[in-house]
Amino acid sequence: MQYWLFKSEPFKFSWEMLKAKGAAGTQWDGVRNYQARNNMRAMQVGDLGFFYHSNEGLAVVGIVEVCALAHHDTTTEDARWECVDVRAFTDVPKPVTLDDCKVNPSLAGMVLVNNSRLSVQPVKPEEWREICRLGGVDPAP
DNA sequence: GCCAACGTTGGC
DNA sequence: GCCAACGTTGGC
Repeated sequence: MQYWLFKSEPFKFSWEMLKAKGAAGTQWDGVRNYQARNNMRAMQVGDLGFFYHSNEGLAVVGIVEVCALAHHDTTTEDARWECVDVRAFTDVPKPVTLDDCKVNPSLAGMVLVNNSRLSVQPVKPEEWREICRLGGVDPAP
């Protein structure tokens, strides 16, 4: 079981929109970056990830579950690009902001803080637990 | 809206 | 294989 973080601009695809997709979830399409794609290739069904609102909000607002392994991204003809499917897993009752991560010594090393342009990134177990704690979520399964 | 940081492209 | 030019992302 590994942990991840998915970024999305809320006016393009928000947490509310993912929740509206229900248990079937949706493909995390549109990623055109090799590092981000490779992270998705490494994902297993059942892996959990934070859902982060970029540009507006700048906070972790939800937790998603990977529900399908990486497969071709149907929004492009280009066979290089793949994506996983994700579905909403649970809300983060108290959204954890980018500022919260920056000022917290145990989170200051996060990819989110140090490589702001990577849209799908790994999260360390200790970072996962800390953000769950701050967000008021049971770090769970 | 600006701009820094980063990734990609393409000429050589 | 290098690197300048360009495009995109995302915080501010």
